[in-house]
Amino acid sequence: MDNLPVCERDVLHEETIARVQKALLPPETYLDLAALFKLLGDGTRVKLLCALAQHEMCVCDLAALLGLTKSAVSHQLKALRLMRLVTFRREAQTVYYSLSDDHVRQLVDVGLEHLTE
Amino acid sequence: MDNLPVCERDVLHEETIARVQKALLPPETYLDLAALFKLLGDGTRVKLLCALAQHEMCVCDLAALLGLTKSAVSHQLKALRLMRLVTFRREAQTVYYSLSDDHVRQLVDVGLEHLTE
DNA sequence: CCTTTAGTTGAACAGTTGTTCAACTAATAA
DNA sequence: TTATTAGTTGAACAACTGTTCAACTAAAGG
Repeated sequence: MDNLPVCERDVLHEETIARVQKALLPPETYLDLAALFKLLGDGTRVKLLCALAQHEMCVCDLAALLGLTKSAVSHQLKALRLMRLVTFRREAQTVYYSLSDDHVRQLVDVGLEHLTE
Repeated sequence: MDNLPVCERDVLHEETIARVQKALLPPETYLDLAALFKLLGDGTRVKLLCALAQHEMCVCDLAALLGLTKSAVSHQLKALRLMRLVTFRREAQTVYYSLSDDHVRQLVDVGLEHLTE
């Protein structure tokens, strides 16, 4: 980043840039936001979340429902767990997953609204 | 997909699976949803969208604000345009971008809520 | 006409990501 | 103990993605 990666000559609207700059949140916040949305940005994970929005399910159920291996499902559930989108409870050998809170449902609702408008 | 990618022996909760199966939307809907969230799942694009949520801006402004080349910004704006998240208007040589509607703001709000709960 | 500036576009390359496979742990039952 | 089933995990590999670079178009001014 030695040569300027910005506009070569002049910034067009310095006042706007300064105003927006001040309104922006800390950079890491956007990375956190992006990491959250990235989890929803995959067909398998969206299906998993929407399935769990209907009912708690075990890994085996989810694998059967989506036509995936248990391994693939478990990998994705782990990612969703780390972002606190899903929780689980163990009952004997079976692990039941469910949505952590209502945020996923809200995000999906707004997303669907955008798609169908 | 010749050998079953599902649970080898038995499905644990057939009734739950059947019930959730019925409640699920068509598969392409989840792919569309994932494609939408995928656009929000990148630090650069989230910043672009949050900047545009404050004020309409031209490509040069956005590049200066985020420390990126105009090319990189333009590529990302095109992706956002294709998903109808942003629109633009041309004024002489300058192209001003802005949010298409309020859905991005809603999604970001819910996302932030999840992160800070 | 030619020059300049804003923006777009396609190819290429590095970095990331999702699935598979094999090996593993946890819990139950014989 | 051994066997069985549910689930997890790390490595590997193919597929995908974001940026850069160079070449391009669009509009304005001389």
